[in-house]
Amino acid sequence: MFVKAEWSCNLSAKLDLLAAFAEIARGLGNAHRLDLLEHLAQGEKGVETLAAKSGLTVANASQHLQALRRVGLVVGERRGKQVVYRLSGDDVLDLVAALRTVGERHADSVKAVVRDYFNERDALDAVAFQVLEQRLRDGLVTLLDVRPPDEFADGHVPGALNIPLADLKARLAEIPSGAEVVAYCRGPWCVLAFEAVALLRQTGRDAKRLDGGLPEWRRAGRQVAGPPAI
Amino acid sequence: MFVKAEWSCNLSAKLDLLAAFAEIARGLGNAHRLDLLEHLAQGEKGVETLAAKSGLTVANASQHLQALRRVGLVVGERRGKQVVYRLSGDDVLDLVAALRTVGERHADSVKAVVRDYFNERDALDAVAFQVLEQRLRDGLVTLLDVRPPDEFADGHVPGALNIPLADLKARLAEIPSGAEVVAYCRGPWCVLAFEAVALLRQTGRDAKRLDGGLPEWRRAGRQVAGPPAI
DNA sequence: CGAACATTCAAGAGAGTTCTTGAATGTTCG
DNA sequence: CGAACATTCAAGAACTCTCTTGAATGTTCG
Repeated sequence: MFVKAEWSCNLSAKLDLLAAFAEIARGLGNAHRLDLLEHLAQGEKGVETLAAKSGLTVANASQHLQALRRVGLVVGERRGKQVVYRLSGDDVLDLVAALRTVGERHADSVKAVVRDYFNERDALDAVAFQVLEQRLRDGLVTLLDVRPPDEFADGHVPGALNIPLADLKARLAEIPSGAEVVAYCRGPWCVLAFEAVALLRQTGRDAKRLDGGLPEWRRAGRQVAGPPAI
Repeated sequence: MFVKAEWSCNLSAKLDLLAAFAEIARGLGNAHRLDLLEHLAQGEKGVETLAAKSGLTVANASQHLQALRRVGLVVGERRGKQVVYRLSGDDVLDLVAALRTVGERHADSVKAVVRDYFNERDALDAVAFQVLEQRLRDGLVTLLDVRPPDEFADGHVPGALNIPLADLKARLAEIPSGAEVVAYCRGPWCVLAFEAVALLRQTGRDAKRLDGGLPEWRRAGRQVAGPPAI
């Protein structure tokens, strides 16, 4: 079969444009950078904080942040001695969410990781925002924020109880017994909530993950308690 | 400032998961692959067709398609002698759309390309689907599909007139005079419609781009004429 | 000003990506 | 079966990405 070439027209304009979009995609094309974006989705942060939270050296985190800034996914602002980074807009959250949707639906590698590391039932058995709100109103549920206290302080779902995952074992007594527990953390794939649910179930509690973390809650236009608004 | 490391928990699970998503992002991270996705958004196609349409060698196109298939963005199916590829789902269109949104809003490089190659006014001055539908009903507008005939045959907006960009100069007489002309092609950034509008304006017509191509029209749940539905 | 601090720059080793070329595989048709 | 066809594989050159290390830059505070 012979097919005539059809790219007679302004090919370089098109390729330049697509190359610009491709550059943005490559900005997302690294696990550490996706991790940094998840942390930045909780709120703006300095380089050293981000490096510590994502387990990178400061120099390396700085380079990744500059890569993200170069393609416009984050913006950095000098504030005194520090440079504070934040997401450049809500559309970045939408982009990462779209990436996750495709990944969940299609990529075998994602399915394999979920199967290997998480209980597959836990992954599917997440509570939607609307359901949570209904049960919170009815007092049927304890909402647990398992992120570190600094992120909790920067903003959290109203009514949530903050017990970081690291302390959860020691502070089980603080969780009212009887009611169902719903845990959330940084996002739909943040491991903190997965592990919290696993631990709570081991101790005989009725625990579920919230389907989405604080950034998704905020993005859905819900009220956020605690911080000065962005 | 000293920040305690916080990644005590199941770090590798998280990084594996993020790496899987990053791999998908890298799948989008190449201009030729984005081009291939745009062509596939028009409808399923064989390797040789795609290679011709995007100006790649067959071997190279095959490799890019396999890269896309590896990360689950497209699926390929052997059909007799040919292997026919198609997008793996509508969420892929949503992902590319999200990428475009971020690019348009944030990336300087995108703005630079638009400024250099296109008339900035043309880029902004696009007609929304709803506006088009209203004017089509009122008979105030001629809708022009400037894609090659094979893609038109695979599906087009009902009522559109097909004049490929390459033939447009020679076939100007076929376009009813008086009415405004709205041109569309493969997507919001497909150059065909940009160039058609530029050409039509040079000849004194009142021409505008449609804000989105056939894939976006289809994705918005509108009726598509011509083909067997996907 | 000089010390302390937060971040960035620069260079280099190692790994991954992309394109080209030519050969190999799998499918159909005479 | 063998020829023709469509696609994929394999290998290599050029290029880009990532992480590490140590030095350089810019900012504040005493």
